[in-house]
Amino acid sequence: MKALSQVGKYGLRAILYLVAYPSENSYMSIRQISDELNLSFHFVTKIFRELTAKGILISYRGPSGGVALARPADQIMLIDVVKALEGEDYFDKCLIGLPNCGTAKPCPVHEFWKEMKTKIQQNFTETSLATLGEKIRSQEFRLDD
Amino acid sequence: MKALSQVGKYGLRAILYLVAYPSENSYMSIRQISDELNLSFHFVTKIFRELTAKGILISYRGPSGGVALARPADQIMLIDVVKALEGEDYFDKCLIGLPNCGTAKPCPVHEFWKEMKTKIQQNFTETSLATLGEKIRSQEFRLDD
DNA sequence: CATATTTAAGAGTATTTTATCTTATTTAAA
DNA sequence: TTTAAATAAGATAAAATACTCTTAAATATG
Ligand code: SF4
Ligand code: SF4
Repeated sequence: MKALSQVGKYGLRAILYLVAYPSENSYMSIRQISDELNLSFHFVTKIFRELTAKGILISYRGPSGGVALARPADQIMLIDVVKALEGEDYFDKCLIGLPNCGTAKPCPVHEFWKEMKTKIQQNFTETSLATLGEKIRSQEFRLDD
Repeated sequence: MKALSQVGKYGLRAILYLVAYPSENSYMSIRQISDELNLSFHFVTKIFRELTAKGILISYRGPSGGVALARPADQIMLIDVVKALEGEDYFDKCLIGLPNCGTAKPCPVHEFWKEMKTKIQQNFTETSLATLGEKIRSQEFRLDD
């Protein structure tokens, strides 16, 4: 079940690295992140530009520049990042993608699928980047191979 | 949350039409299905060839030929169709797609995501095409616009 | 047998996604 | 002020996906 595009996967991993290993009062370079996670520097840069444009990251150019969270990690929810990376309609799309889809006369899997989507949406809404970063720092979870 | 490719979506809708409106002891032409659901005839044909090769459908050429379920609808589970259309590893792939992924040292969303995947997999395993076809015939559910 | 109907097979095209590359701009520090 | 470090922007390339088209094979029926 491929729930995220490459942009979504890389973007999440990259921002989680940023969250997990924050440099006090300063910016972290994209180069460091992409090197650590073995991701394409240019691709991560492009993804991060989008997150910056959407107000999730801030960036600073020049030496000792880089990126940083625009808000404290406990105020950025997983759903914010996922929607920024995959589109605001991420939770609107549905299993068999009927035209004019809705609850009025739904497809035969609607009931179950809607329930799943709601659960996932709720979890993503409740989960902050701070929570995930903490998990990574605890050493019991990882972001790369 | 795009859980299925176009092949998966079209394939599911098409096979569900076949299930919902079965022609007694006979084949239904792909043309009828694609016309009714407003899908590309050629594309549906290609998708159905795969389902036939995988033993989910049987086909018959020539006048009054077409496709039919290879087994009774209550013996084909939703998971069979989804795996045939999206790949046997459908439920192995995971949220942020880590290399060498597993439960040993998982990513920070693993616990929740694994639970969701398991729920979905269970539901798909328990849901037969017969059940879904019945829903459609009840007129409360639809397959197209 | 001749013809029409239907799926099989696969080549071919278009579009989207993924990834790379080049150039410009900003900024710190030597 | 020069240089190096860093992101911004967007062009380009490669790969995957989505879709279309053509030809072949099978089969029923007149
Ligand atoms: S009816 Fe429900 S599950 Fe089906 S495609 Fe629409 S929103 Fe999705
Ligand atoms: S650790 Fe779990 S959730 Fe994360 S990528 Fe691997 S299988 Fe998926």
